[in-house]
Amino acid sequence: MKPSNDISKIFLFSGLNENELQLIQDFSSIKTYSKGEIIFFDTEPYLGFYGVIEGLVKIYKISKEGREHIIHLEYPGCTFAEVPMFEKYSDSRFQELTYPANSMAIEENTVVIKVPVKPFLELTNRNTDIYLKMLASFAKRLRFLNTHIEGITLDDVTKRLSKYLLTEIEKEHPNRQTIKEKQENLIELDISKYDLASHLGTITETLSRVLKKLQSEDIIEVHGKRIVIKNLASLKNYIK
Amino acid sequence: MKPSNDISKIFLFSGLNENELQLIQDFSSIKTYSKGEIIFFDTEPYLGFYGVIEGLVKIYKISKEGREHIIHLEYPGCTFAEVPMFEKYSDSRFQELTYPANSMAIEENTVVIKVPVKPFLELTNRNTDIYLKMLASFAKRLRFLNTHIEGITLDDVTKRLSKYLLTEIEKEHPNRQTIKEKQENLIELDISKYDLASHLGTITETLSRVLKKLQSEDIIEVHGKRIVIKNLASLKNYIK
DNA sequence: TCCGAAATTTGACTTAAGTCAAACCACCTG
DNA sequence: CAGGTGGTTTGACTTAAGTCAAATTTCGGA
Repeated sequence: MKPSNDISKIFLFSGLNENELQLIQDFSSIKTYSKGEIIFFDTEPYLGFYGVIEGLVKIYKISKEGREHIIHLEYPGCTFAEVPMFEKYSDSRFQELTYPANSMAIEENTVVIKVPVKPFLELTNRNTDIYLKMLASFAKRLRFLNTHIEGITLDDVTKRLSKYLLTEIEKEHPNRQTIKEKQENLIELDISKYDLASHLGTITETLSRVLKKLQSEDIIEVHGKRIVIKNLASLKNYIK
Repeated sequence: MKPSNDISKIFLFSGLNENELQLIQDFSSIKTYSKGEIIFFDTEPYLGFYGVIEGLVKIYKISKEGREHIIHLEYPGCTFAEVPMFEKYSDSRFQELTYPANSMAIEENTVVIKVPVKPFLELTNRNTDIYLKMLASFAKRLRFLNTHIEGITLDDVTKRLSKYLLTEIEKEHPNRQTIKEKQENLIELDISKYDLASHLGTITETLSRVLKKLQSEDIIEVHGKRIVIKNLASLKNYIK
């Protein structure tokens, strides 16, 4: 299996020409990570931002007691760890910048490009397309985090899981008219149940229990990572 | 008390000239809100972003049961509700945009400018200073939300409060060398205890109890909104 | 195919913090 | 100054979900 190095897939770079893409590739580094391999820790000095070419990356925090919370997941086409690039612009006190969170590959053969800041900013200086694309990415993530915070502070775990499952169904059906309430919808989780629980702000035991509850109510049917939504209307009732 | 309408205080506008500032003021509206007055709800269609000229604004979510969570607070100089401005750039499915959260003035005479998107984007089209300032603001808020999520998912309430108090001390002493561990530091809360609890992801009863606990350990002394930090080292121990 | 390790489920128990209600305090207005 | 209202504190009780441990299942490699 030959790792991909096609960086044109990355949204941020989608408006750049072949020459610019080649330049970025020249001063950047593309690396393949195994499942479970750390990309960076939040204690490390900031060197550059990343883009996902293949695979899946979790952005997470760890507590002193070893508890974990996954803040967001990044898919192919997405960039992450861009925040520090712009922090010196607003912070009058210069201090060494660090990554905002930890980052780990959660799929085998996760291919990631690491883009050092300085040459990138020089190459894209005054490039409003890049700025707007970054603003769009930041806006999207801010909206997501807003919703995420709402969930973990104001929803119980059943509601959080139900919202997650409904979002997954929508991903499979971008056009809402193809979702039928009366028919079964199949979801194949693309992350482990451990990671799902971590992302939902809970632990595997609780996730297991809530899945079982929904199954006992004949709303869903769980087969490992495959979840059949048998009663969409009832699931929707849990998010009201 | 004559309300201020000096929009040059707003960081985003700080690089604009007098003519541009006047143009913005002409197509925008400046309004004074009373304490407790709603600026917008998250169900409303998006019309424009806001800047705080005077006062204090909370950005919050409400649950069906009436519970509230304050996601962030906005002070004079800050802008908020900019996110939807950039969402159409990344979202291929057009749908009506809404505000990402609710917004309320939490000080009397809160003066706010509401900037409609379209004329603003036309005026600042290709203005890389504006883009970079917005990127800086977004970056700052993303860093803040990362930390905020870490707190509410991985810290107990005592740790959250301790971190908050320490942050407040740092605000009073931007230069860290002026903070003395052996001397008393005084904090004057600029928000109600209800809002502080809501922001810390808890309720007033719990906040009260944790404040009392820290007081019983002689770490702090509480006089309404004035909190004397008597033992900074012990307070720091709670955040390790 | 089988075995071992890791992931997940299940059960029992505990706990941080939320709910509810009442008492108390602070502030503002007449 | 007094009274009323809203904010806050306190006490008793409850609960959602976390901790811990063991049982079961799944998955990957030999």
